[in-house]
Amino acid sequence: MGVTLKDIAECAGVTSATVSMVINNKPNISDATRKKVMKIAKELNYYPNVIARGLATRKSNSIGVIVPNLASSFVVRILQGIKSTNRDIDYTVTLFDTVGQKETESQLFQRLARERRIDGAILISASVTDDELKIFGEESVPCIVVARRCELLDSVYVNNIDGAMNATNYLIEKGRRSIACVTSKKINLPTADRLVGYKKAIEQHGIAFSDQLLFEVDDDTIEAGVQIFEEIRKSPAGITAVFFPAGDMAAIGFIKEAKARGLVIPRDYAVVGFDDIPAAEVIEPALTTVRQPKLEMGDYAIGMIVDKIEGRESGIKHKELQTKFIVRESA
Amino acid sequence: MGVTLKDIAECAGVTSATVSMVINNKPNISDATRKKVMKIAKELNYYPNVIARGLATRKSNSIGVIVPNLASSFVVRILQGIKSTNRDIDYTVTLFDTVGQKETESQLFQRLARERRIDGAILISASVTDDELKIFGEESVPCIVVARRCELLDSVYVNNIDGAMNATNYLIEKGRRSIACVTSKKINLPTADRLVGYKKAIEQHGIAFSDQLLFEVDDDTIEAGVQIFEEIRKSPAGITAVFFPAGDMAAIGFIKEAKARGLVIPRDYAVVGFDDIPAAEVIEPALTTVRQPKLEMGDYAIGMIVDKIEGRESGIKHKELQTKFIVRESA
DNA sequence: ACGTTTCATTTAAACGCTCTAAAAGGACGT
DNA sequence: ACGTCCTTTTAGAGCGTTTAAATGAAACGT
Repeated sequence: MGVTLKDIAECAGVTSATVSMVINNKPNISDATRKKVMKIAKELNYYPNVIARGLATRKSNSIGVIVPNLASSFVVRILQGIKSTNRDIDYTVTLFDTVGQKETESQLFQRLARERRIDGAILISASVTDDELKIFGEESVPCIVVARRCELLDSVYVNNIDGAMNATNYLIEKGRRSIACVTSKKINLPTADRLVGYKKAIEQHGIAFSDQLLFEVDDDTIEAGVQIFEEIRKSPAGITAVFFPAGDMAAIGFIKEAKARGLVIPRDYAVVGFDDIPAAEVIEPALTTVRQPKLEMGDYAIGMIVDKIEGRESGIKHKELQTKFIVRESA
Repeated sequence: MGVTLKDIAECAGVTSATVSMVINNKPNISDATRKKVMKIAKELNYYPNVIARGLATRKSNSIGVIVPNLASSFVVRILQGIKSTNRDIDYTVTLFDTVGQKETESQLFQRLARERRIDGAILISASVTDDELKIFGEESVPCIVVARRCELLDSVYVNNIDGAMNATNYLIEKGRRSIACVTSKKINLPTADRLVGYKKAIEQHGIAFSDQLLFEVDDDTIEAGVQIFEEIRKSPAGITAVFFPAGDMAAIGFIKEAKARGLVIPRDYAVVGFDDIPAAEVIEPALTTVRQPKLEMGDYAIGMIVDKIEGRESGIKHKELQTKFIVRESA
């Protein structure tokens, strides 16, 4: 079918080993043959067969990106960061999601690694458990975890405690004392950290934490935010501000419902979200929120995994990034 | 490193050819050996090396998804459709974008095909030109294009003419006569089709088309929508409705600006977008728009490409889907 | 009993590349 | 002419599969 090394070799009157060395820019090749071979390769329009190469080098030159669910704009943005840095790198990015699959993330990873499908993986998930992560560590293929801090594996994540503290402090500075905190029922480490940051902030200001201030949403959707409004409204705690570690979508739902009930944001409730999704700019009043540096996370992740694959790094490395507090109109 | 066919073969006292046939469920294997081999494969925890297999079968078992830019939510949604159908299929999805790259889509495709990296490709792009597409057709690897109708290759697309007609008809039925149409400066086939549909609709209702009704936005962003507001405001055509074939983001920008200037939507301007992105529900008033069945497009695309790769389809196939007009509050 | 089928297994080549150890050349000094 | 050293090239094995063709064994019909 295609042109092979052998074809070029015959044409140039050398052996295919020589051609291989030329193509791969190996040393100890005379200038004369190098030029001749290159010329013929170009003439014949040669492209190396990456599969054959992979078999010989025991590499797939492919990095797996494993995500629980592609529907999340957070995940997609990180993916974008990965791709945009990936440009200069000769690794292919293969995408896997586990929603609706029979395999868990770790099973999937194990299979991909053993089938030699990938040289390394990036797992984008805030909600992997430590038990799951343990399995990742057992494979000989490296993996880096994005969006969750973790001890066992390399990771890229954001300081959620500080992010939540900044947000909460801001609300307090604006004179709000009774600040609700809305987390998610499927709680994960980042959200738990945000809750810690929130508590720390209010307690530092001498405000007592109480369970009355804590609310839980099913997930980070507009509908969930709409629903939680009623609960917060009825609360006896005299709430004047709402912080949404659960995410921006819920915060947006809350704002929508508050407006529909004739309330004014931020006069009646100051609201702060988490993530800074595109819709945060669209809602009115525009949502004040904690931005996660998603592109940057993807950027670091791909860099780290390539270093790991190519043996430039051996120990477990962690990269902690900072959030950025984005002040808009809702608080 | 890993367990190979040979290891199993030795263990079971047969040749690796036999093991291969068992693993691949080939006929003409006695039940006894089949069972024995399977048992040992499980015991040794065998996973086939897909690269070696690929070399032997001349297949990569991978489908390339080529997108100009991952930043578009439209593209991502189609990708999601691809992935969710991809579950049951033993093809890996490899992602390529061309933004900021030295290669055009067709050059990239050519290289991927010749390097044997992919067995087939899905190109998600509304703006590929016919010239570009020609090159895709020259390769022996099949490709299906999504989001643009095209004669040369298999394609999955939406009837943009009808979609735009529905939207325009609705505005006319609501009593609006002077309807602006906002297209994009980087015009592509789908947008051109939408313009055709718009014209058809107004002319069918006896409204004369005039260039005064036509506006152009730099691209589909909030800022561009904000900018175009001024132009439309100043227009002498007495515009009472605005249709945005360019996309929802521009429409949202327009609404935001109109509200900021103290106007009321839809009283002063009825506005209709195109795409139905998530933010369309967030803006207030919620955006009436033409929904494209993105998941479905991805779904068809992956099905078609697999059929093509496996030789179940030979001719050029097209799948035209219908848009859905989503009535919300902005019109 | 003998040729013919049928079924199960093996042999051996092929896929297209990489890479190491060894061979071949060339230049040089003696 | 010969050995030595250095550079360039080659031979050939190896990567882990698949697959067509060959072999062997059992079963069958006559």
